[in-house]
Amino acid sequence: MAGIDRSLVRALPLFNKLSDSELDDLLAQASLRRFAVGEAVFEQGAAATHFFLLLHGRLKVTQVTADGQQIIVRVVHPGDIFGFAKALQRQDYPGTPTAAAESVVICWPTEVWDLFVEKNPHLAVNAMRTIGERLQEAHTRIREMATEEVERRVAHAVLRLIKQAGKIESAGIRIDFPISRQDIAEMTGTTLHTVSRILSAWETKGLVQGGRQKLLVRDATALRLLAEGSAD
Amino acid sequence: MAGIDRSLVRALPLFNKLSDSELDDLLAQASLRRFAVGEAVFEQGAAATHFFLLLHGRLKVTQVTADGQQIIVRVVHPGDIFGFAKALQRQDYPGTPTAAAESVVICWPTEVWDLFVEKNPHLAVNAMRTIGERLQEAHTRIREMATEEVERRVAHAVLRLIKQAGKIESAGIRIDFPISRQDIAEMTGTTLHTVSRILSAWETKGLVQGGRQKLLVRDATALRLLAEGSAD
DNA sequence: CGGTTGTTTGAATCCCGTCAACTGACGTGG
DNA sequence: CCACGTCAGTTGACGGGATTCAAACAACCG
Repeated sequence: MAGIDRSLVRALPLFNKLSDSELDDLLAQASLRRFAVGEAVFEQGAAATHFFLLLHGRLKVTQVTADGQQIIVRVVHPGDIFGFAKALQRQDYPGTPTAAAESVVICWPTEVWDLFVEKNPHLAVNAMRTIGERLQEAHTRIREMATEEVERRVAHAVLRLIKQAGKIESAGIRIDFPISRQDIAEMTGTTLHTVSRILSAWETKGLVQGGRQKLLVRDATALRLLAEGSAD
Repeated sequence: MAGIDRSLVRALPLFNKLSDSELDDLLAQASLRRFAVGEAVFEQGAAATHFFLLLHGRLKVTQVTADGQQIIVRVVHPGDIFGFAKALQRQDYPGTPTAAAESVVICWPTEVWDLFVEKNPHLAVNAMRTIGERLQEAHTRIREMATEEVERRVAHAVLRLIKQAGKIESAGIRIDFPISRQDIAEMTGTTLHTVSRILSAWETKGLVQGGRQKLLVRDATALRLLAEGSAD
């Protein structure tokens, strides 16, 4: 392991209170791994031996039910830490993160988490906030699934995606990684057929522009109106 | 404030690593409050000034949507801490905890959370685990709402309730606080009408026994089968 | 004993999932 | 470079589970 260059992570808010030498200490414990599209970083239910930071790419975290149905729990974006089950006193990973695009990940053994935290309490606070945000996100999704009809849920999901992974283009905002109708269906608790119908309808209304594993939002404001459920 | 007696909380796992004097120090900062049925401990969106521990009773945590629909995010049971938004770096409370039964709550100002944690790192670890569990619970619910039909979701909700608030009686396991069909509907993302129909059907099959704000599970095993979605 | 709150049940409606068939894009190998 | 298999997406028809609308009933409370 030739050591990970500090510059790769220096800009991350997670580390902005660390000195260069402290950061180097942490990186000395870490290793870098690369994942091709479709590869999993780890498997749901496996023993939690490492925790991770996504440097580059995009991961879809899925859970499968006993009867084989799959849902996407969340999407991991560059700069996010994930798989820190041990910090939550869990022995195994709750989901499976799969590379939606070519991805690069930093891995630390779970044993160094304590050191990780001790070196800089700021990291612990940060981790706490991260989990808090995720919990709130989860509650938001529960509320949406409970009270909103499919079209609004899809609208919310798409808005969330362009917020977290939106790349501005001349024609609108593009979701900056390959995403299928099936993926959106698994994020919103519906079927790819229904998602396809909805996106087609939006396309004829000029709200979005689709494509194979592609989605471009042309009118985010109108989408937002739809999501907030104002009159149709 | 006459001081809170140590014996009230001594048995809680949360505090089992604290010495009597440390515990007394913490309790000296706290105050005790009592809530009648229907009263709210705090309101969704209000500034987070305190965090809490439920000593006795039962709280339903609700969130309301912009258009006035309500869902029950979770139920707080005796011994649970809640409202520690500040620990997650949040300025306001995400939901409203309402007393479903006469309840007694210990309150600490948020400022003492740091002291709280510093006194015993074990508390921080414990809090982390608690949040981790809640996050996992939330994901489980999302998965259920996404993939399961209503009857199974209701079955899961009822099973969760008897696990967390079940009192064994000769005829079966009773949910030990007043809970309405409406409540169950808000926990499962459906309507009270549908819940009523489902519970009626279960009653004729001998699985449960209903009543006004009451529910007794007579055959938990059969319910579990239903929830796991084995043949119908 | 009215009024309020919670529950039950029926009938009509409709959203959405399922089933099914087809189209188009991509890439790989001959 | 074209043929073919695979994968992603589209679209229609149909059925059913769940919501909605509506009305009556039962339990609790002051």
